[in-house]
Amino acid sequence: MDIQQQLTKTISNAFQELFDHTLDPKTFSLQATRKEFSGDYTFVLFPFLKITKSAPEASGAKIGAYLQEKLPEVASFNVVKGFLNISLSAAYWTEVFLQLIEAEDPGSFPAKGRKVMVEFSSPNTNKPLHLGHLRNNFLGFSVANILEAYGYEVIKANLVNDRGIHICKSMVAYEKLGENASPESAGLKGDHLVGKYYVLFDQEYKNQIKKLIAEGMTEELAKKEAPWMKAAQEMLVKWEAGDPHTVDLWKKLNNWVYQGFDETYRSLGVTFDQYYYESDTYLLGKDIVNEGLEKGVFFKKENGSVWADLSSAGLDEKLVLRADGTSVYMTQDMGTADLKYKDHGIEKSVYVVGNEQDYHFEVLFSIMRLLGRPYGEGLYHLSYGMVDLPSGKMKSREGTVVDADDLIQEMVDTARDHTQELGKIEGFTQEEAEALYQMLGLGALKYFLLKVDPKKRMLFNPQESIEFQGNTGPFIQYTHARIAAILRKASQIELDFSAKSCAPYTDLQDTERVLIFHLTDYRNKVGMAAEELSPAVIAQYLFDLAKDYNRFYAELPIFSETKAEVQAFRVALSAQVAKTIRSGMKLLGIDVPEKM
RNA sequence: GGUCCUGUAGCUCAACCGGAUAGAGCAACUGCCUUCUAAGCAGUAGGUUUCAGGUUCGAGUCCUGACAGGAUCACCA
Repeated sequence: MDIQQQLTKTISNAFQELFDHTLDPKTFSLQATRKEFSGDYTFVLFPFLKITKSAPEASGAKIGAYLQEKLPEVASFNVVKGFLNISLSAAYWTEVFLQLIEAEDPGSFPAKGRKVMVEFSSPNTNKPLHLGHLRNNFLGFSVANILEAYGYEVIKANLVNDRGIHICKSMVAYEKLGENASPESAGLKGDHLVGKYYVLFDQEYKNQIKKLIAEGMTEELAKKEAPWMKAAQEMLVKWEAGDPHTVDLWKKLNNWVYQGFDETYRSLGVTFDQYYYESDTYLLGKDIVNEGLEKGVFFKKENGSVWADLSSAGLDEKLVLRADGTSVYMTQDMGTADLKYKDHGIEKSVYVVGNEQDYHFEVLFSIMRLLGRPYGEGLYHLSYGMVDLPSGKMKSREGTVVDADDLIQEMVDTARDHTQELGKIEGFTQEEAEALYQMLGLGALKYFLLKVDPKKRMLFNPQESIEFQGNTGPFIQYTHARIAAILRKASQIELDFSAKSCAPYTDLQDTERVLIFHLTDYRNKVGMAAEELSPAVIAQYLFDLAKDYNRFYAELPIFSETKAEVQAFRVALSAQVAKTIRSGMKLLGIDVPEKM
C-alpha cells in the first residue's frame, strides 16, 4: 500500500472515530500540495464540514493530529483556510528514494497479457510525407511505446493507401511527361519524384478545366470531362481489371515511393510490426454487408444500395455499399477491422487519424458494435488536430506544405550551427558530432510536436517554433548530458553511490525532497499517458523534472561536499533523474546524449 | 443550416477531470560562469481565462445562450 492509500484510509478512520461517520476512502482523493505552501499532500476539508460540524481550522487540526498520531510517516501538518497540508518526514522520503533506485525500470508496469494494435502513419503513396504526417507518426510511435510500458503487447500497424485515384493521377502525369525518368536519373528520392508528377497532374488538370470553361462548359462538367481526369479514371478501372501494363507502372511508382518512405522512417526512428496495403484490403467488407442485412443492422434501398441506420446511436444513415455493388471507404474499413482482429486477436485498437475523420470513425465504431464484434468496445480513435502554418492550412497541391525530409534536414542544420556556435564539440569525432546534431534536431522536432495535447490543433512557425531553450527537447537532453558528466566524474573517483552508502544521509533539502516526490510520480504519469493516449503528459512531466533538477544542480554542490553520504546521495539522486529522463524520452521516441 | 472540436499573458502552451493567490517557455528587462556543462539558475514585468447568465461552500474546468475560428455533413478517399 502506498502512502496516498495509507493516508486516505487513515483519514477515513479518523472520520469514523472522531465524527462517527463512515467515509469510503474511494470517494475522495488527496492532491499534491501547491508549492507556495508547506506540505506534501493536501486534504480539502470543505466538502466535509457538514460532517465534522466545526469550522475548517478546527476540523483540520483534529484530523491532522489523528494522522500524526497514527502514521509515523506524518511529520507535521498545517491548516490554511479549508486545506489540511500534510508533511511527510525526511526519513520517509529517503526511504522511498532508496527503494526507487533499486527498482528496474521506473516506468514499466507488469504485463497485462492483452494485445493492442496502434495504427498510424498510413500514408498515401502519391506524394512525400509532410509536417502533418510527422505529428501522426510521432504520436503513433510514442503512444505505442507508452502502451507497451503500461503492460500491453503492442502491434504497430501501417495501413498503406497504395491504390485509388490519387496514385493514378501521378501515373497519368508520369506516363505523359515522365520520359522514363527514375529516382536515379532525376536525382530525387522516389517519393519526391512521384510527388512531382502528382503536382504536375494538378497543374495540367487545372489548365484543362480553364480551357473547357472558356469553350463554354460549366465548371462542374469541365472537372469531369478534363482529358487527364478521364485518363486517371480509366487507369483506375484498368488497374482494378488487372491490366498488366497498368499494374506494372503502378508497381514501379509505388516501389520508388516505398524506398523514399523507408529512408524517411529510418531518419525518424519509426518502425512498424505489420504493414497492411489497401490494394489487398479494398475488397474486404462485402461479406459484412450481407451479415449486417441479416442482422437487421443495415437495410437496402430501392436502387439496391445498402445503408446503416444509426439513429439508435444518435447518428444518421450511412452508405455501406453502392447501388452498383461496389464498396466505399466504410465497407473496406469494416473488413479491415475484422482482419486486424483475425490476424492478432487484439482487444483494443487505436486508430491514429486526424480529427477531420471524427465522424467517419464514430460511424465505423458504432457499426462494429451494433454487429456485436468482440473488440467493439476496444475501438478508439486517437483524433489529433491539424498542424497549421502561420500562412494557414497546408495544401499539398498548392505547394504550401512543409516537406518532412526538408524539415528534418533544417532541424539538423540548425542543431549543427547552434552547437558549433556554443563551441561544444570538443573531443567529438566527425561521426559523433553528426550523430549528436541528428539527435538534437530530431529531439527538438519530436518534442515540439508531442508536448501539445494531441486533440488540439497547433501552430507551427518554421522560423520561430523550433528552439533549443526552455520547454524543448534539447533542454531535457542537455539536463541528461549534465548528469552524465557527473556520473563520469563519480566513476572516475570511484565513488560508491549505492543505496547503502546514501542511507546515512538524513538532512534532506527542499529541492531534493521535491525531486524525490517528482520521481515517485513517474509511474502515475505513464499510467495517465496510457489511459489518455497522450504523450503530452510525459513531455510535460519530463520538462518539470528537468527544471527541478537544474535548480538542484545550481543550488547544491556535490563533489565539494565533505561527507561521503552527501556525495553518494546526490550522485544517486542525479543518476535516478537521468534514468527517468532516459525512460521518459524513450517513450516519446527521443534519444538522449551523454555529452552535448 | 445540422453536428462535433477549439477559445487561457504580446506569441506558443500548462493547469493532476470542481479546490488555495491561474502556471511554464519564448520575446523584454535585472542579476549569477575561479566550482560537477550558462543549451543553465534566480528575479522583475505581463491576466476581467472571448462575452453574458446559471449550478454551489468554491468555476478556466460543469449547464444554457451569444461571439470568433476550425472540421464534418458525397453512391470521394
